[in-house]
This record gives sequence, structure tokens and C-alpha cells, in this order.
Amino acid sequence: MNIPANLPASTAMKSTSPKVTIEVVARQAGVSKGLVSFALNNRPGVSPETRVRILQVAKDLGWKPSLRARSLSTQRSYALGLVIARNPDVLASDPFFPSFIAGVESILAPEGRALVLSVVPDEETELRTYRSLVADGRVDGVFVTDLRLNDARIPLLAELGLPAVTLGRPDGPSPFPAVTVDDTPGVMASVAHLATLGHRRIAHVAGSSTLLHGLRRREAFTAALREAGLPEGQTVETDFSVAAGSDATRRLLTQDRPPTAIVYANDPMAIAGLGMAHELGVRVPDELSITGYDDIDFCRYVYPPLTTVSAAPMVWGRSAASTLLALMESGSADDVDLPAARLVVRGSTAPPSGK
Amino acid sequence: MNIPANLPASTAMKSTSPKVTIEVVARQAGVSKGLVSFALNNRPGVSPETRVRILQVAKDLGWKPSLRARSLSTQRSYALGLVIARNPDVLASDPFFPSFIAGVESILAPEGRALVLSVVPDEETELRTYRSLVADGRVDGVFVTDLRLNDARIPLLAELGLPAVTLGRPDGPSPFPAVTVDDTPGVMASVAHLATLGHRRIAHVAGSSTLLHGLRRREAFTAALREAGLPEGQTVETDFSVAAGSDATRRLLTQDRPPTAIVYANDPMAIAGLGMAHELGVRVPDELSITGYDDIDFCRYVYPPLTTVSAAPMVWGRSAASTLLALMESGSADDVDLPAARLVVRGSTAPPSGK
DNA sequence: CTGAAAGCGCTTACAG
DNA sequence: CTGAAAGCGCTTACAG
Repeated sequence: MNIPANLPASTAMKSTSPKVTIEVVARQAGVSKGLVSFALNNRPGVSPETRVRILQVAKDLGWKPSLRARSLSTQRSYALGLVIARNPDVLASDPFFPSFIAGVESILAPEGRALVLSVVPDEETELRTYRSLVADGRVDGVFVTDLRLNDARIPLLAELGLPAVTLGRPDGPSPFPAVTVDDTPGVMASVAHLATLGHRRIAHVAGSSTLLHGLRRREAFTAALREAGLPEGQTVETDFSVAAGSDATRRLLTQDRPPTAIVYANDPMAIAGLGMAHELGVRVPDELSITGYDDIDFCRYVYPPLTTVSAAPMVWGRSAASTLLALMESGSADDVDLPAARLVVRGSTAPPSGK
Repeated sequence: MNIPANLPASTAMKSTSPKVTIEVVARQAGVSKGLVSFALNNRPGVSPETRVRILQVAKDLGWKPSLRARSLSTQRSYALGLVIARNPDVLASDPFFPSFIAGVESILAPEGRALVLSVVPDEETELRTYRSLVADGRVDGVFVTDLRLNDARIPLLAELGLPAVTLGRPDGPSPFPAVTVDDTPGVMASVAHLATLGHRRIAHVAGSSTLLHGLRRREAFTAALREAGLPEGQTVETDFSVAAGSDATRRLLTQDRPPTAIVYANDPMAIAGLGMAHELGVRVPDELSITGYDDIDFCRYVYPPLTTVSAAPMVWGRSAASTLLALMESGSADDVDLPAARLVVRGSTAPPSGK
């Protein structure tokens, strides 16, 4: 089907509104365009009476600001950017971003800011995307998620002079504010919980160690074992995908002395691990305890329901958005430390069986 | 941490580039601004030699078009919009959008188009969002997903004169091209598969019937039973959430004569159903067969792996984006019918047990 | 407190 | 084929 060159309705709409600009507001109010602009933007230098009159005229005429014209004048886009570089599989099975974005939007929308989203296949494209976002003036600032070791985006964004906020603290120096949810306590709590139940052979299915949060969860795991006085545990590194989580679980469970508990770096892998345990005839939690990370919706509804660490991506999104707006407004913003994610104990963990 | 007023790097960058506009290109090439614009946009009316010279000068000077200036002149934004109105839980557990968006981006990026994303809590906000997207000139066209019965967006967008493409065919008249993946064959195939296995008491955990795809899957289910010569099956309506899928399953399985197979309207609910079956001690597939819809990544890795219907959201995204671009380019675009989703048989379906 | 003007960086008739 | 000018709709010094 086609769009008729002129839909009756839209034509009607358009002809009723011969574009009311500040020019016509000015004429109608008997002042200059400049004054109208001052009045509309609440800037000083307009007498109260004049201001009121101008505002009234603008309202009567149904004046709407032209974002495009304003953008050209102010050299700003009034939009923020999010570039996601994840392999589609991992992205699809991880509910982090939908929730994070919902949080971001809840702050941006009331401020009249839009979110420009890019999903790119690799890091090279990612950097290129930031460059073109800036070159085109598409955004005034960006969210930096999935922080990597020695992340190339930090210096790039600094060089481009683009305001940014990072999710978590980068490993190197950064001129940008960081909004952080500490991974460590949740992982520590998971291990402590398992240790308390009596587990001594605890393994970790880690995420990618090029990702800072993957790395930190892994370090927290190691530290927690030490703290609990347990022997070093096995760690299998993955790319955070469910496929990799499944494979890693198989490897761990088909050894001579398999672990009695596995700490997964995210929920999708834990759920895949649960499936693999079932497939191998290993009963959870009787013969194997499992913990996840994130507390995605599924956790409550798989069987047994998953013990996991509850992050709050929506809150994170809100906080990151507020911080970025503040940074752009005032030129500076403080780091924010959000409450650490906390352990939620459900049915997938129990004392180890006899042996 | 703050952004220093002038980062050394960014300052350096900026001072080296005193903004090369078509004005300076024109001066350098010894022609008028207008001619430069014509040459740059490959419009006729420029002699070959002049064109080449202008292009060369532009290149030497490192001229980059100003999207903002162009937008103001052409009254276009060179961006497309996607407004998602879903409750956060459902959004988060359904990998449709990440994949769909990845497909969309793969088409938009090379065309220099950006995607503006809005996630809104309800339908009222949704309509308001479309209005303000248009009022602000943020987008030149939009994707309409999650089509509803008698969808208010169709007339609104027509009235606003905003080009759009719908995912699936609306139930009423629409001036917009539709890119469709037919739900029916996949659901029919699921039921046929179960009937062939010998099931006679098949139930359906349907999605919301205010959503067209929820409704159509449900109708397909009913039609398929009839076609297979089976008695009418039970249908439980849900909101597509995992929580609702879990509840519905409990209701179905705790009856006197529970169904021996359940067809779910999406995978997340099917996975929740699998969990509930386990919880109730109902073995899958021995005592209960289960099918899903979408073929999300998890399906392969739960136990038993889920028989489901494989859609291709990424392809859908690509096709929708191409169609929308074509529509905006030429003023019209044909409907597209993508290959219907097909059944993927895995371990969650088997012949019904004795009784 | 107010006005007249230039500027943001393009595109597009209109003349020649 | 080419030039000079107006226009897109704002903002922002600069004078008064």
C-alpha cells in the first residue's frame, strides 16, 4: 500500500497551520524576534509586562519551538546516545538493556531529550559510530556501557570532547563521571552463602574477562573463596552467552570430581547451566547448587527457582541519565555509587549431598 | 569527576579545524555556495569540470556536511523512530526487540540514518510520544510494532502525515506498507505436530488478545484443532509475561483432566511453563508436551530443549527498515510478506503417556 | 528594557 | 552552466 501524495487528513492539518514562528509571534506582539526569543527562554532583559504579553501571544498562536532551528543556532541536538556493541545472541538473551533503557527514557522524556540508539556488531564499528554521531551532531552526550579493559572509548570521547557517563568505574583514568553498582558484594555473598551451606568445591562460570564487569565478578569470586578459607576454585571463561554457559557447565560436570556448586556470572548462563545439569541427570539443588547474577525475570520461574544477585538496571538507567544531564548542564557531575546488588536466595542452592 | 573546561586533546582538535563550511569551499573553488551545494548533492546543472574541482576542494579541505543545517533547510531529520509501549517485565524477557533493532540498524547505519528509540509505559504516553516526535521533527518515519486491535496509531500517524511501516497487517484500513511474517503456519504446524504424536487434549496459553499477533496465534490454534479433527481446546489468556505463563500453566495442570500438551504463544511463557511443570512434578515431555513461539536462544538450552516456532526478528528488522526507507524515498512501498515462521522440533514434545 | 542585525550552514528557486 | 540572494527558524552579541 502506498501513502497517497496527500492524505486528506494530513493536508487538512497542514493547511490550518501556516507555520507560526517567532517571527509571527513578534509581529503579533509588536516586538522584535530577539525579544520574543528572550521571553520564551526565560532570559533576563525583558520587562515583566512585555514578557507576559509575548508568552500569551505565543500561546494563543500555538507557537511551538523548532528544534531544528534551535539546534542549528545552539549547536546542540538535545539528544543523548547509546551505542551497544554486543554480539546479537548475547544481547538478545540479556534483559539488561531493555530495562536500562526504560530507566534512561523515564528521565529523558520529561526533559524533552531523545535517545539515539546504535547497535553495532564490533568494536571497530563502535568507535566509528561515536565519531559519526559527533560529526553529525546527533547527540550531546553518550552512555558508555559494557566497559572494557583499557577501554578505547574513554580517550576517544575525551578527544571528541563529547560528554559521557560510564557505567562503572573504568580501570584507567577517565575524565567522565561514573555511575557504579558494585559487583563485588553480590558475588562475595553468593560464595559465602554456598560456603555456609557446606560447599567446598565451588566453580565459577565467568564472563568475558575483556569486560570489566566480567573480570570483577571473577576477581570477587576468587577473593571470596580465599576469605571463606576454601581451596581455589575452577573458573571457566565464556563470552556471557547461553551457549557458552551451557558448554562450560558440561565441562565442569563431566570431570572426575565435579564441583558441588557453580557461581555463574549472569543469569542466562545459569539458566543454561540448569538445563545442562538436568540433561546430565545432575539434580539441582540436591547434587549441584547454582547461583546467577542479575535477577532477570526468568529466575523466579525456572525450576528450581534461581538463587541470584539482584541488580537494578532500571534504577541504573535513571541515575546514569540524570548524571549525564547534570554533566551537560553544569560541566561537571559527581560519581554516583548505587546500592550494591544483593543476594536473593531461592531454590537452586542447598547443602551439598553426602559425598 | 569532572570534565575540565578544555581537555587538552579536544582543544587541540578544535583549533586545528576552523569549521570548513560550503562557504569556504566555494571561496576556495572560486564559485558560489549554491554551486557547491549542487555539486555536493550530485544535482544536474554543474559542468563536469567544475564539479570535479569542487569535489576535490571539498575533500582537500576536509569538508563535512552539517546535518543540522541540512535538516533546517530540508525540514528532515534523517532519523527514524521506534516507540515501544510494553510493560518493562514483558519487554525485558522477550528478545524480540534487541534482534529486531539489530536488523534495523544494519540497514540504517550505511544510509547515515539514526534510530531514535522511545520506551514508554502506556498507550497514552505512546501517542503523545509520536506527536512530540513529529512536533520536534525528530524523525522522518516510524516503525509500528505490537499492532493492536483497531490500533489508534494508524489514524494518528496518517493525520500527522508521518510515513510509517507496520509489522504485520493491521485489522483495519491502513495507508502504510506492512511487512509481515505470518503467524498462522507456525502455530498450525505446532498443533499438527502434537496431533500427529497422538495428543487430543491440547491447550493454548495465549498472549494478550488486544495484540494482533496474540489474537492471530490464538485463532490459528483454534483453527488447527478443528482441522485436525480434535475437540476444542482450553485457552488461557495472558499478558505475554513469564509470570502469567507460569500461572496459566499451574491452572491448566492442576485440573481434573489436564491437557497432555500446551501450545504457548511465546517462548518466555513456555519456559516458565516448563518450570511450573517441573515444580508440579509433571514430566516433560513424558507427561506433558510443550511448544513455544519465537525460538529465542534459551530454547536450545533449557531441559528438555524446547520445540518452538522459529521467527527471524533480525530479518524482519532489515526488511522493515528497507521498506520504510523506500517509502520515504519514493512516496510508496509495497507490502512485504516474509517467509512464515517454521516449526523446530526439539525435546519438549513426545507422544502422550499411556492414559 | 528594547530593536535591528548578523549568524548557525545548508538548499532552492530565480535570473542571467 | 553559473551567481547572487533569500529562506529554513531560531539565538546572540551589539547598540541604543
